[in-house]
Amino acid sequence: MSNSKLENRCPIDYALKVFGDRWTLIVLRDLMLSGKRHYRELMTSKEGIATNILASRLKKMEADGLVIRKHKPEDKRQVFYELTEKALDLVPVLLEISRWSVIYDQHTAAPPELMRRYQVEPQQLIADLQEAARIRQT
Amino acid sequence: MSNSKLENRCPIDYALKVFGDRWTLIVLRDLMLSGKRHYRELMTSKEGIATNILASRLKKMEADGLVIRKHKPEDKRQVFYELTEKALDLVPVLLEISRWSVIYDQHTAAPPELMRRYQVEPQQLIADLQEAARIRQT
DNA sequence: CATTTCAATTGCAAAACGCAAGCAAATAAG
DNA sequence: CTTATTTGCTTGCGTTTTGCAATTGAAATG
Repeated sequence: MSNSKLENRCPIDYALKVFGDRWTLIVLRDLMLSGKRHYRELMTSKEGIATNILASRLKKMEADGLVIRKHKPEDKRQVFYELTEKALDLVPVLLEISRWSVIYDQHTAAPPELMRRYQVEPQQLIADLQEAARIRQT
Repeated sequence: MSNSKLENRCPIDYALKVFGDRWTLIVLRDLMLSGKRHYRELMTSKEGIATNILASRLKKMEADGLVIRKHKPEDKRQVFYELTEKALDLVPVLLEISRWSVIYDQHTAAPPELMRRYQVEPQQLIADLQEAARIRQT
């Protein structure tokens, strides 16, 4: 009884709980579109994420099923973060957000070719970006 | 000189600055999809936003050009918040986020007919939702 | 003119954040 | 074999943001 808080949740509400903070989408962007996979690489985003925040976000993202934490066999110090299909399926969301930002913020710059392809053949672009991310992590 | 911080910003980064927090998208959802327009209506969202947070978010949203604060002529106490085109153009983002949440969270419920239409004729649905929101605020 | 409604503001404790320093395990260098 | 370096974090601590409750002021209502 009384699991009313868990039922009939609004989709926006769930999404906000998963990536509705200042940093999770930045990390996802770097993993999905910039091809980063290691902790040290994620530390170098120009937005300047703090090391403790990055660590806590990666833990939460793993708990939320967005990434899988794995060790490199040939160097056991190194960790890499693999994207799940749940995370890769956020590519359309990232692209829609990008489309909006490019329109309404004059300072925003996205690769023009990317945005042009998104207008012309969005489905193919999404598939290509997801496939590229999948290949990178094998 | 030295406005390098403002130039060539990443689109994800800009979007996060505008609506990358726990509450702004909730407020936008209520204004855009639930037809709310008054402060007291926005207070009743089931997520339970605190009154000081709502006030600060509405101020920031006005500063960011998402809403316009207006007084009701027939009752000067009352305020209503009108959505700008910049805000209405986030309808596709909200729908993409909803599509994702419905797939990956078993507890999430969205109007099934809405999601079905989004699959079948996304452009028409977007236009209809934006038009409905525009009509409401006149 | 007293009460209620509306849209907030204020005060305060708790949580989250940002920065710098520190740390253990593994590898590389001497 | 010993020391240094790299990697992926954790810890401490001061600052900022949040959440909650109480309060306010202007305007409408009884």
